Amino acid sequence: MKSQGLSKKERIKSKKEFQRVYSEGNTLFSPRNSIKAIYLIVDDKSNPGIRVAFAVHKKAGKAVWRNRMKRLLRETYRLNKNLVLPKVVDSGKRLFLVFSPNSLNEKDNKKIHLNEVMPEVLSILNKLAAQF
RNA sequence: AAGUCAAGUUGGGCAAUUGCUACAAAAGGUUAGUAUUCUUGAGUAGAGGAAAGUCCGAACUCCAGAGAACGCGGUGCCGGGUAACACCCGGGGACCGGUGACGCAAGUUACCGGUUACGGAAAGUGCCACAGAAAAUGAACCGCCCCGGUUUUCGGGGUAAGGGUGAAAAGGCAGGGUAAGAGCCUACCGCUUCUAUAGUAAUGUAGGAGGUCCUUUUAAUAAGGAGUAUUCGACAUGAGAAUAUCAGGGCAAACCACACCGGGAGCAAGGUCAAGCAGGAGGAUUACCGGCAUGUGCCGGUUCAAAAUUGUUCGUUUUGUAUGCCUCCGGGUAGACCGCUUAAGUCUUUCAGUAAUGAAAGAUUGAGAUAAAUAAUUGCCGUCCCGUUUUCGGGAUACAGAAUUCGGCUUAUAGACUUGGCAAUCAG
RNA sequence: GGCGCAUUCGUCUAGCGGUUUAGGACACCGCCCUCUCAAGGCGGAGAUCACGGGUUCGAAUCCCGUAUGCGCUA
Repeated sequence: MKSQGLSKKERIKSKKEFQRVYSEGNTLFSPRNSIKAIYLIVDDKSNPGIRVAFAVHKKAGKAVWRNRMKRLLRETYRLNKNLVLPKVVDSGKRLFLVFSPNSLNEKDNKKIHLNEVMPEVLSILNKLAAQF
């Protein structure tokens, strides 16, 4: 597996998995409340790993802005997933993870850049890594 | 060269690294195997003019349906284009603007440009607040005129020229006429209609006809009759009947009548395969003997199978479950696949047409995702702004993201380019 | 993705094209009542009828477009 890739198999795809994460998972917020992450840890020794998704609610902005937000979140996770992934695999568990913008929206932040999103996501990943 | 208006085109470029989606050469694992399946993956391709709003029109799919009508909805100057349209093109009318000419002026006319939901108000129904005498069965408040009483004033009648109200007041204006007035009469304009002509048509242009005549009444616009026109009737003619013979204000984005169009729902349409759960059918559940009982099971013995004990065998002990097991069936959930991108396609040339558009020939294949790819970072260049003014630094670079597919409309949009009109300024 | 509906004082709503720059209830403000509060009574303020065009003499109402909100649909 490539160290910086992010293929379809590492994504949450089905509606059932999403519903399980939203109903049973816990929520983490970034330092400036701009990003939130909902996560769920399950024992799965046969197939450990991380499954991730990026969701932006419709009131945050128009389609162009929502697409850009998801791409930035995905890019940040892709570059930094090795902070968490080896620990999760070693402990024999499976981690479901959904990233969403919390206070960010198109009205206040029309032109958003990667260096505004990166530190927020990094702090969330560090908090998660401390749990293994 | 700058300004403004209109029409059209375009919608930043190049490179590096790391990634994503689709197709996929090839390599490796699995295997009897170039089935299958898993891993890696060179290379190629990867948002728009509006992809948007979902406002119209279609293709396609399912449902309903002999056909037609009613109902409901839509469209509405004329002609053409189109698969179709509420779209497009051309023409006409109306309204608005600009320029020129004529004119003292109001205005008229020619050219250019723009806007236009622009059929019917004489089939019928309805509405027109307030004000005003009266808002439609054709009207008398003030005023004007006549008559009677009476001379402060009142009553009866005539009159739509003037005043006043209103968004809108009963064709306009001039002359004649009159007691005063009035299409009451006449000219011009308007309106209706006929003919000719241009045109496929809407419509334009030219010409004609239409505001009757007689009687009663002081006088008539009132009443009656005649003539004329149309329709019915009759048909060899004619008699006869009805309607009309210059208003009948506006509203149909009020109901409506007329002409034409439309069956309904929508790719989350619909189809194929199909775990699990539930349902139906069938089968197996060792064999034999004895007893009870006979729906079907239970008990005991021998045998059989599995497990435990033991190094192994014998032996011994336990178990042999029926709400469970196996096979098949139809419908079908999760899920997967098809629909899904070669089509009213795109580009070029020629021809036909004022144009929209059509025809022919040649070339070409340019996204196909599904919690949903088309990205991130950096460098250089282009455009714009600010500071500094060789240079350089900083910032900005619109509107906006495919979701079955097309044709339109509407809305959003920084900048750049092309063509034409207008105005008449600056420089040479 | 597709289909449908709505928008009127701070909130919930009524409203024949005209006497309506819009009525009512709750909430708000002032006064009365009460020892005080509540309840009750009287009075007041508060709406560019979501926005932009059009039809009409006249539009919250009819028509068209835009914006926002909501519902249905596997």
